[in-house]
Amino acid sequence: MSSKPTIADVAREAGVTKGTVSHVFNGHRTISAATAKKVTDAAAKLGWIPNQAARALVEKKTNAVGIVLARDPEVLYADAFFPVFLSGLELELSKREIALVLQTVTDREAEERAYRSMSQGRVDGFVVLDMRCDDWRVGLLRELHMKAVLMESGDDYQFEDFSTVWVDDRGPMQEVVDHLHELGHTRIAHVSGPLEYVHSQQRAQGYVERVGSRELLYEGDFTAKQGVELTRELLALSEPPTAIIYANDVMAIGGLSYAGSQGLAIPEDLAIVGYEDDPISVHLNPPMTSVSTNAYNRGQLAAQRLLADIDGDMPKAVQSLPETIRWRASTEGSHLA
Amino acid sequence: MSSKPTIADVAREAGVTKGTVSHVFNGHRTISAATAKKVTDAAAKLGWIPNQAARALVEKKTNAVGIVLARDPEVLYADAFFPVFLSGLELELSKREIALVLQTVTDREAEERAYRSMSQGRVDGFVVLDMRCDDWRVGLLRELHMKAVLMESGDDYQFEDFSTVWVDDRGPMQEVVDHLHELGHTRIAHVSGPLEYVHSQQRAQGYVERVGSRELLYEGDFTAKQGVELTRELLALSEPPTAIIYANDVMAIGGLSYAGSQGLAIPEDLAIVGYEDDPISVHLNPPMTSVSTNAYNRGQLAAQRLLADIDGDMPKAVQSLPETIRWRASTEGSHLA
DNA sequence: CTGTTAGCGCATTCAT
DNA sequence: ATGAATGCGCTAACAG
Repeated sequence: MSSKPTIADVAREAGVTKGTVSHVFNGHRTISAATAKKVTDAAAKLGWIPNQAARALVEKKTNAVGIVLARDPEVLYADAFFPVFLSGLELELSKREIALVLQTVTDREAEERAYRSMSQGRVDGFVVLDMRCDDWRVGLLRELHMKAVLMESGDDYQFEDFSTVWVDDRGPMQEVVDHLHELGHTRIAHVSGPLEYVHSQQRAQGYVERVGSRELLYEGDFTAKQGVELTRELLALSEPPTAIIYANDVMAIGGLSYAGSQGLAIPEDLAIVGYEDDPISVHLNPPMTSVSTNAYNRGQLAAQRLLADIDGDMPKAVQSLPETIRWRASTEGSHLA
Repeated sequence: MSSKPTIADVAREAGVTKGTVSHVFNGHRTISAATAKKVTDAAAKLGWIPNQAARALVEKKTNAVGIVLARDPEVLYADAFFPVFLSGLELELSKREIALVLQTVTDREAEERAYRSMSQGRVDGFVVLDMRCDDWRVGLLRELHMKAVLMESGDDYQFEDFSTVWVDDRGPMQEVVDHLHELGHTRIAHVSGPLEYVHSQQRAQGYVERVGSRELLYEGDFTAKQGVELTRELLALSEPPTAIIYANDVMAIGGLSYAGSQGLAIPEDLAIVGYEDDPISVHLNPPMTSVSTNAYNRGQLAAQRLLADIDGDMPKAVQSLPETIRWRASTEGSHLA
């Protein structure tokens, strides 16, 4: 009993039954002050805390929420989005002492297994990132009868049975292109994220709608390496672009770095726009224009929505703070302006 | 049964007993190929996965490891260390499909409660960050009979009963000071992290040992805001420093930014050194000297050690890759050199 | 090789 | 206001 006291030990110590101890700890019925004190004293003396597994088994409630991560962790955590999103999420979870369960998977099979096993006694709901069109996970979550909040781009993807936290990626991208046009740019390229993701898709779509062509749309993978590589390819074209919009800051910084190494001046020879607005972008050389996506706010909203759903609320679509374009020196004063 | 099939449903479907199903799924005894197939088919048909809570209750094993986070999430995730550390950790955990349970707490009481409750049926062991001298958590982990790996600075803090992953913070700090001395600096300041942490303590100690005084040792809190504020105070001294070493890149970037806003040239008027070597530091203006702490490697080692301990290995102290100083333009060409 | 049974630690019916 | 008994879903010890 020195190691792992159970409710029975506490009951014995307090001279009551297990049922009484249980009720003292979750107030599901009225207890006399005297016995309540005996019980809490006994529990404190033994250092007893209800076993989470036993409680989850009988209550069907874990007080934890989960995220299944299907991207390479090195790529995921290098991007400004995920860490900042997590910190917003954790802030809200900490208010109610809810745990966050993270599981990284390496293939589709493991991903499904992770959702299934976490849904069985490990978490009460999921935050789902990197949505795809007709995402198979939606059907799976339905089958598992799990609560979930889906992080969406645009208001096209809404569901009756799941909450979403969505943001408009298309409009801001159009604004970026418009402003670059105003600056005189006519060859504007876009290095996107993987187009299987809705958010990458939406950004690319906004770009294509304004540019009128997919010629300079290059699909990247959010890594700095691809940022460099695709920038190299773009600059090697017979008619290279005079401006490049990247789908995240990591690729943009790769591109900026490569362009500099080739002797190009930013923004005179090449204008550069990032996405995410990593707090550090303002300190780059030159300070980099980037689209702020309010990842922190989205994390908070996701947690609030998911916890509300778990508490029995009806699912609901919530719009996060709109994205904001931070114009900085990497685009201003372009050669054509 | 459409919603949450149990082992009994699978047993019925396969025409065997629950015990057999159980054994098919964790290979604790030999099963004929025929019944094994019947069972796996039935499980697949019903979409059944063993309930984690029930399993944790009887096996006393959760296949999860935990981290209790006592710092403000916004500060923690803004720093390059934690996200990169997590990605190294997750890489190793994903190989064995182990989940990571994160719980953020706001005060000491909640912190202890988190360790206690997670230790009871939620995780098999802990990764412990931000160690302090005579850290009370060591005693608590002992009382809870939990496996844990402690992230330490220096080899002074080793334990018989807990594994540690340690790195030398003092030596590299001394090297930094020595090099700045060689460049001609005589007024060298250090903006540290909270000195309650051993890692901050060790860095500060290495600094003080070489500088010979605590006069220019200013205690920060790892936030950009403090980086700015303490830099302001330092530069306002009658004899301001000509070089500042910061305990993380976030504060260093704040300082670099503030110095620039005051019209100081880096490194001519002020040399700047960061700590962590955020991948982005090389792209700053000017590129910033920083000490790489190999957070990714430490995450991997922590996971490997903890999983080994959980599997029954004896606790062991492991040294991570040594820190490396990346000298860049924010220190070279100083005015006194 | 497979069936049967007894808990794991807790919350929650019934009782009283 | 409290005690006693049942079962959550699973594993493992005991049978055969």
